[in-house]
Amino acid sequence: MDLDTLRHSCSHIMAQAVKSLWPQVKLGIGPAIEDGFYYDFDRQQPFSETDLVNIEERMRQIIAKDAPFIRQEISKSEAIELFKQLGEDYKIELLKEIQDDVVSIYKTGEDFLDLCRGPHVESTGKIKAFKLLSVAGAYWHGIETNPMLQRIYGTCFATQEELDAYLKNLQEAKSRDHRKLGPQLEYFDIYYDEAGAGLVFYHPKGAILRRIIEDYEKDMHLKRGYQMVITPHIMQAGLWQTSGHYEYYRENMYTFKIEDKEFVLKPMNCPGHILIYKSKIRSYKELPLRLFELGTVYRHEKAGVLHGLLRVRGFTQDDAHIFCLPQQLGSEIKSIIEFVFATMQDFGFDEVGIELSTRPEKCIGSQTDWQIATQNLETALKEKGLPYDINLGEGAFYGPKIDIKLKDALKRKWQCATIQCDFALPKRFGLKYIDADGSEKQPIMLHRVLLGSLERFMGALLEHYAGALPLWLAPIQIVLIPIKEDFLEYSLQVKTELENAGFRIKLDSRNETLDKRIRQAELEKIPYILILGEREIKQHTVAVRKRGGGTTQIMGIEEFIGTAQKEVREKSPH
RNA sequence: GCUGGAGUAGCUCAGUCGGCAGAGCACGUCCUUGGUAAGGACGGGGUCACGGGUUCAAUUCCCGUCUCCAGCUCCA
Repeated sequence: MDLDTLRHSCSHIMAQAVKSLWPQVKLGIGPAIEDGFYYDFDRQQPFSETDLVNIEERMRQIIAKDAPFIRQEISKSEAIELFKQLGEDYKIELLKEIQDDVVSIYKTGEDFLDLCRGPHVESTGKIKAFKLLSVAGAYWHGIETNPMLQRIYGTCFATQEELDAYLKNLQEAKSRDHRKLGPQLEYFDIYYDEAGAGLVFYHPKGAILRRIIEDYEKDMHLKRGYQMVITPHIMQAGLWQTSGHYEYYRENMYTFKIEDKEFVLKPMNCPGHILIYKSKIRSYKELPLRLFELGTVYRHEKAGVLHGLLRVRGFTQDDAHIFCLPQQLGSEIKSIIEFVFATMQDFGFDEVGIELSTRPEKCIGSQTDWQIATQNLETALKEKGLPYDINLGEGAFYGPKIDIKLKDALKRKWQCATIQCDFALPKRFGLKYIDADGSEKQPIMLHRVLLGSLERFMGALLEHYAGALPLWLAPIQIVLIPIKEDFLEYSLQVKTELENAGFRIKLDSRNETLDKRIRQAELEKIPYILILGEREIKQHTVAVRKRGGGTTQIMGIEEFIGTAQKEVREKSPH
């Protein structure tokens, strides 16, 4: 059976339950969504937890009746009259937007009717497993100036087993939440009261992870023909007026005045890279020119949109701008896509979702420019044989874009990489190159990030691995636990050997029981625990316990170093 | 920014229908020297988010502010 139909029917049953409990409530819309369904209601009082329980109970009664879903077609004017009688103002509004003269309504038994395109299951009894999950505000039609309705979210599956599995998955996602794991494992924290919301503090372990990621990126960019640049964090306002940000991005920018000069804390890296491009006359022979920067930017995001590491006010992008000839556009886009895929794979993400966003209504640039840009992006995806969804009109105002979202272990999507084609900034800044025939021409500019922001990516990593990072990324790779204080000397010797082999080591010689120190190392999610006692000293070995319990292996130190190095090498491209 | 819920020790949370603030973990000292997920004893630690108001008395009730959470809107 079609899951969407099932869920849609379930949302009708929920609406019916709500109407029967509170007849004065007005209905919005109630579609199936990716993981379930919702229905919007207009009600003065907020729905409480108890309300949800009562609604569920009423829904079960409706399902038990096994009332049929009956489709009826009536004229639009009849429908408007009908919903007027019912006092369903929002439905009337919907009806007025419908072009056709005939509309369909669905009756559930004799008790409930709703404007609906359908389809539905035959009868309410077909719903076997559902659950109401949460209630939240939502603007009517998603428009901020419209009244806010109350949206009840729920989900529904063909079988109870599938529903249970889904709920378990939700629970699992909650336990992996990077906002919990991050501070718990001492990667980062956000000091909301003291420092401010959306501003991330990397603690030592987070800083090591960040350094590993940064080193990886620098190496890879240099290998692929990018040049590293570094640009200032503050620049004068005039530059942002030229770029258009001052006009179009003002509410997100931190600005300040010193000695009558206005400065902007950079929200983007593009203008800086453009200045470097413009610093001299460029020949077509220099293109494509690829400038890369781990650029830290600050954007004043509204308080309500901030979310852990996913949405912050200060973050570092692995940002590059590629200045190229029109005929280079295709190959550049393709090589960026390859770069993205290689990077994702190295970090352990095997699945991605690709979206192509096209020209929005409000945009700059000629129709032809847009066509060329969109075509190039699309051709690149086709030539790579990659499946993608199209988001009509979702592009940036200066150009179309490809978004590559990575999927984590729980199949959740994370917006990271984006490739944007831009004709506008080259124009605004008057960028040029001298072509083969000696004439001045305008380069095309590609904006692109691979990981997006290092903050967001770190959040994705933590959740993907549930905090148990692979060996090459783990800030502490190996913990040494001497059983007794007497074995400290041997431990220090092993520590030095491992450090010389390039590992990040922690020695836990605290006066705590062995069990307790093992437990804490496991909770810290350190990949390897080496236990050192009398036996190991005598044989010059280590007792190796791999993260997650399991059996302990006695190995010579050299042997352990060999296998661990191999593990790092396999996962890390260094 | 909008709607709703919430803010008590470093963390996880009890509690006070208005009358001296509680536990476990973590931290400190001491005992314990342990072979693969929590050894024991004692101890320190709080402007009950912040600012007003009501009251003999407010952590508790009321108002405002900040922040978080679930969404909406927006986005790397």
